[in-house]
Amino acid sequence: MPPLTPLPPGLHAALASDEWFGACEPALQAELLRLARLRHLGPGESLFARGGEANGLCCVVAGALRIGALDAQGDSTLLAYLEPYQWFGEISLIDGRPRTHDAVADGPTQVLVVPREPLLAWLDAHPAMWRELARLACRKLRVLFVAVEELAQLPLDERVWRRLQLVAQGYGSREAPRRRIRLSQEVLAQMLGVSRQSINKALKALEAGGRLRLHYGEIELL
Amino acid sequence: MPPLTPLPPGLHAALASDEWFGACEPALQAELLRLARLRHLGPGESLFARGGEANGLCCVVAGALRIGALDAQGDSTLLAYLEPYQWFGEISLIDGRPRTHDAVADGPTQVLVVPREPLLAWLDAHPAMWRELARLACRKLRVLFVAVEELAQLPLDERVWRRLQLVAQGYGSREAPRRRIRLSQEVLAQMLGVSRQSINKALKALEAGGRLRLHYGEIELL
DNA sequence: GGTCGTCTGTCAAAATTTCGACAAACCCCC
DNA sequence: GGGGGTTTGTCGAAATTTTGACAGACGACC
Repeated sequence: MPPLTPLPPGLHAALASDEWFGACEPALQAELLRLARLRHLGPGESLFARGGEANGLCCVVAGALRIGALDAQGDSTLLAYLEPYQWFGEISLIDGRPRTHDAVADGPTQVLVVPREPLLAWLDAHPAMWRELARLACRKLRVLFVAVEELAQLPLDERVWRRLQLVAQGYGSREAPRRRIRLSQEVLAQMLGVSRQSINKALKALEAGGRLRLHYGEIELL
Repeated sequence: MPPLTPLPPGLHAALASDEWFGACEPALQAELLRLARLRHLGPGESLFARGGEANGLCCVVAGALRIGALDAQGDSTLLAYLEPYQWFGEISLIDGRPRTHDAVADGPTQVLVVPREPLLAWLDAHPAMWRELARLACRKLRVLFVAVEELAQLPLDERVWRRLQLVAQGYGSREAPRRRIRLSQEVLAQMLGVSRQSINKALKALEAGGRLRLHYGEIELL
């Protein structure tokens, strides 16, 4: 069963830049690529929604995804901003329960989707590979623990700084942090759950401290 | 190699009340019990510390543990309050990296410790069991995602309410929530990263709303 | 039964954050 | 080059939270 869309050449090398995928057993790497289908999303298009059924393991290969959710009041929270080549969706793969978040494309975006059923079947035949999935979940746990702690304790300036670094490093996915981040202050405010004005003040303070430089719709880390 | 201290009779049944352990493959359940050593901790004694080396998978069987950390200012954050029969420590088991938090006994406490090396060796021989460890990590991911979202968005009253319910349910470990929770308002404040006075006000509001009743050093959920 | 340490309830001032508003700057697209 | 929509910078009033303080309540221990 060939991919619906042929996978871009050189994809494997690019995917290996992710800390998780790069350290995976070659057999799993190969199988993920063999089963993967490339899905194209238009701006604002949804990949999956909170509460929806698990469709498989995913990886951003172009563009970006906003991971968030709408709360009871209809306000949207933003949990993460995923760029290439980050893998996600392992939670529903592992436990079979519904999606925890909404995933929406931010601009034209391409996502690799490894369908759940064939992947689970392959994992049944290669159970040692579950360890790699545990590793993926584990990495996220570490990031989340740090995030929870900082969210509760640090002053806002510092929370903003850490969160920017987190996005720059792709939440632990990238080795070398990105220098420039395309995020509006509005979106950053959603991620941290404070008002845009507070974010603006914090960013100004960080800029005055020489830790970053502000541009239009973009932040440059120094 | 017999346990240093004989394991209490009936322990297996009690452990099965935990959602994770109860749903584990019997082979893994048996092996965990076979490898486990019972460790006794006095009040305030540390089981492990942030940054320390992984010593194994653990489970509270009596008393309680405070899971937290000291930040740069020396203020302590409290992440969780673990009671029987909750399993933890799987992160360092899975990735071999240092402990993310401090674990300190709150009163006389007994903890089951399954040493890392023999457990890893057994897992090598039974790789399908990695799926169970992935399940454990996965459950924590779900709890944390919800916690992060609520921490950022909900008003304080609601955050307090949800956190109490989380503790009452053992963070998803217990099926039937506990009715009374022994937690001072001071500790609750540390968990949520706000002042004790704010917690007091929030609890009063919840009590006025008929959702709980306050006692000395204890909170009763209704 | 008394003492001590902890926990709770409450207060007012200080600091911080939100909210609503508005103008200027910027980019994209026609 | 000129809209039009988005993003940023900033303001003041309102609301909330923190801080520091103190008294009373409670439980443990002698």
